[in-house]
Amino acid sequence: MRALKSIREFIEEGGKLFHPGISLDCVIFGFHDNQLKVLLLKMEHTDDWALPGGFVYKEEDLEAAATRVLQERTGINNIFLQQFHVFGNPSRSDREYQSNWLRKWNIPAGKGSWLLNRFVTVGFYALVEFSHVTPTPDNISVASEWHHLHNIDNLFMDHRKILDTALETLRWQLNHQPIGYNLLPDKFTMPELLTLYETILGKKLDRRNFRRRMNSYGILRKLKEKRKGCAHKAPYLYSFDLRKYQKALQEGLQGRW
Amino acid sequence: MRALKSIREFIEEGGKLFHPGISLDCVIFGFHDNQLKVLLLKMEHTDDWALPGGFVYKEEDLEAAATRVLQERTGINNIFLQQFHVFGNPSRSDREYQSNWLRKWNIPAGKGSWLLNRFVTVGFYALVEFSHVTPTPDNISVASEWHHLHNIDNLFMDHRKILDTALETLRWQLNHQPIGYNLLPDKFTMPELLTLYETILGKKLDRRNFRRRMNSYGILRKLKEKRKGCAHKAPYLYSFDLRKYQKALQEGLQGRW
DNA sequence: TCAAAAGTGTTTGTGGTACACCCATGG
DNA sequence: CCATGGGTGTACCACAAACACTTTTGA
Repeated sequence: MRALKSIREFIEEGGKLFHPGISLDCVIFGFHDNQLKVLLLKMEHTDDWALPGGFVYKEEDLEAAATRVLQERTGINNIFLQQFHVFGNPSRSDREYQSNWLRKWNIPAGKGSWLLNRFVTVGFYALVEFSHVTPTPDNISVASEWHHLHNIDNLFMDHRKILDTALETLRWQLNHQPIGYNLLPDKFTMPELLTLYETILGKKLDRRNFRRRMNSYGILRKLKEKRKGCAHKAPYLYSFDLRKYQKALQEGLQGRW
Repeated sequence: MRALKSIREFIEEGGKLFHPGISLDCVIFGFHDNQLKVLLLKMEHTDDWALPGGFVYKEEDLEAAATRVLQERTGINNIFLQQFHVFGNPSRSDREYQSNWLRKWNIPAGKGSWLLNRFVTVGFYALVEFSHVTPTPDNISVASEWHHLHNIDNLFMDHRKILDTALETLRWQLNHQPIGYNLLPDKFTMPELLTLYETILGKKLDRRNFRRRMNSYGILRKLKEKRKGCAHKAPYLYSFDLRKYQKALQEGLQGRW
């Protein structure tokens, strides 16, 4: 498996190197400033933004391809990553855009024609710790930035739908698996965890009942330190008990919010 | 979109007609004789059985392709059908088998070569009413039969894994969405519904608590008739309240077993 | 010293679990 | 008339929801 250096090489050689007809798109969630963020790539010559995506090499595992894309766009290796849906509508591809794009690069008709085909795309969603990410655009985009979840416009093709489906899946997961390890720093406070949940769910929760529920899962370790510097009473710091966290991930939590 | 009549045509023209690199496989669940069944196709010249599968036409929607395959293999139109996972391991394809198979049909190297490629397959699972199904083999298999879920051997390639994953998903769904409308006849008894649940979950449930729980969902209509002919006390018949059933399908049930 | 946020505790009601009991039917 | 399975009801306990109170901090 070789790296593709230039755009031109990507376009001209892609047809030989990639598994045909399939792409993948990643919805990368991060949490910062008490807000849920999504990593998006700015496309050239338009106001459109796109989800980080990519193709699968001919002998590459699908999940490995997603991991690779995530690594390239964020710099992070061990990422929580999960496929959630396949988008296989034939009209999802924007072939006019694609052919314009090829024209712009003066690619001979034959070479880049693989890009003109319809693609079935597999949607993945990832949870990452905001501060560990180095947003990096790919070779066909001009910028990579975090966007506030509720402030996203002009998404490319059907990426709006992919994003919405990912969010739905994330909310679903909240009821059945522990969430937080991948989104929060190593040490965090109970109110911060609460805010994370409230942000994902889009509604207020009772902080006291939330605390009890969280504790009952047995995946938290209360530390002796407190968060300093903030106004008002200093909250205790917590960390996840990774052994129990992993176990809960596999077995599921059961419960509802 | 045209029908492919013969195997030869399928092999020789498939490369032009189908979306490349993608296939789909269906796990079709039925319920009969108080047992959970899966529809399998017998392959030629081996003891192997395979999940009903197929390919996606170039301009065909993915879900539509799955619906089409289901229709062809069962004769049923309105089927509960849901994608549950993409299997994208490059080593999942059995290329030796495939090339032997091509040799057997004396297909010139070029024509059938699309079949020698790796395929990423999308797994769908379906719930069907057993008695409505007419098992029909496809043009590359010799028989189509229902198999008892716990009595399945010799599955082709990674179809064992696909089946297991489907069952896992079905059990998962049981906790969050109503099940039964697609698996049971229009009129059924509470003990029958109970047995269905027990079969899927693989464990015994308390019939009295089960009844209460089911009633609390509000998706059942108790009829005035009773099932006759069986020994012992005659049980009441029920049917699903479709409006409320559909609503519960969308909104989810919440709860655990 | 006061507002705002964090930590701890209490009450109440719903619903899950584990049962006991009666009813109907065929042998 | 009795074994077997179907239908109805109840006691108990856990847990979730709603809410009150105390503690700590910075301005």
